[in-house]
Amino acid sequence: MRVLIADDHDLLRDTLDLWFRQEKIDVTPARDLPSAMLAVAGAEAFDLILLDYGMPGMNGLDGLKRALADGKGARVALMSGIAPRDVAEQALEMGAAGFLPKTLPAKSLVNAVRFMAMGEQYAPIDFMTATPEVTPVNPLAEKLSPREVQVLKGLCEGKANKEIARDLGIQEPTVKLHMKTLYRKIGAHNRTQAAMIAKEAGLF
Amino acid sequence: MRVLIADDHDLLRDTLDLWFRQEKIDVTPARDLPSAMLAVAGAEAFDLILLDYGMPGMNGLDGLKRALADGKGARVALMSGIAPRDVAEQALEMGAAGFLPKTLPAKSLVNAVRFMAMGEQYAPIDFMTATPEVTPVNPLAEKLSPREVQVLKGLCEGKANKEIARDLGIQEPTVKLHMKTLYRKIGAHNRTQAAMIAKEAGLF
DNA sequence: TGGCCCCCTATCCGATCGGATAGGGGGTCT
DNA sequence: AGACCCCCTATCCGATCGGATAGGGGGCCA
Repeated sequence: MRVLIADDHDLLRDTLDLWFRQEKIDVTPARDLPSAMLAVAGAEAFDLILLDYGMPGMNGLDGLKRALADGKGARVALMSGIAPRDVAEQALEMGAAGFLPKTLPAKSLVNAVRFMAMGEQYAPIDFMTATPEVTPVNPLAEKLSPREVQVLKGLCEGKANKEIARDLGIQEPTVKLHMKTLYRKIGAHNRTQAAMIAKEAGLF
Repeated sequence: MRVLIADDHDLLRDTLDLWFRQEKIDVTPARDLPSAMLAVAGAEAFDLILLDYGMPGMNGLDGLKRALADGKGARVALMSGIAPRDVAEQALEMGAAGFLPKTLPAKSLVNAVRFMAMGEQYAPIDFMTATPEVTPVNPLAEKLSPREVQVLKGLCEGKANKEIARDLGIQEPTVKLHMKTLYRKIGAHNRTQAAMIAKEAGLF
């Protein structure tokens, strides 16, 4: 089995290399997305490509998309130590073979790699079922600045601009500004539409 | 690898038996929980025990609990064609090795079994991330007159009073009147709250 | 027949909203 | 050092909303 590991953390890359070698898995390392794609282009197809979510060249899920497109049919999985749950979900929806938090024990990681190479989709249960209460980020919220999310939340509670301003400790004109910009970002024409869009997206 | 399959559907049991045999997995069948536990007690430890959620003797998750307690340390997974997501989550929290919907392709099922036997926890991503669509029935619409419901519907689509009036072929002041009365009826202070309440109630 | 409910229309007013415009301050990149 | 983004504040204006008030018309029922 041939696996490509792309991660800008040398230590992690070397550790995985070691583990996989013990498991008789052939490893090709890379330290960023461009060199990873070069390695893919310049060798016969890999069984699995492991991409670090945060390494140079990834630019969020764009890198995943490119790897899926140019991966010569190889299965592509995402690794991350910090990415929230919805990133994992999006990745899986986009066709990723799996999502590996870096909190995973090395042994489980090897198992997961074998599992994914068999054509299955992998994601750790506890990570995926973790309540998004702590990280309520979703595809919609990603386009908004933190402040705009707060304002949108107040809006969804039916508050007036003035109330929202008071609750956030800022002035009303500022709230109105955030409103205007977040309308544009989510494609709403008025506050009610904005609230419905947020609700529809499962936000709040 | 030794696996025990407990399911009261003969056809399914036989099918799994066949598949596992091809994969060089040793299968012991059972048609209900008591006989499954007998098989466990009367043989050396299994690598994995597959329990049907709906078979005789299970009594919901009690059967899982018993199997986990008396399974001689074997890993125990749940199978079901009908169980909702929360059952799967509970099972995993109780220490089940995994949850297998019967919609799973046989090949994936075999992979999952191997995966679980390696000590990992398995559940299909799409099944676990599917939102359990709860439909809280609404005593809300009953309190409103037909016209008010129509107006509320327009409101939920983010329309302005003027638009709603045009769509319904009435004048704007009338729409505003309906708005005011329906606010009172459903306990909203402004249109956004009204829209959220309607949405929350599952209307539209 | 009067009472009640729903539907419709209208005018007026203060509050709020939506948007434009014009600033200043801080942070992070290159 | 600029470029850029996010955050904050401010003023002005027209549009809209929320609500009060005052009507008219129809149907249903005791």
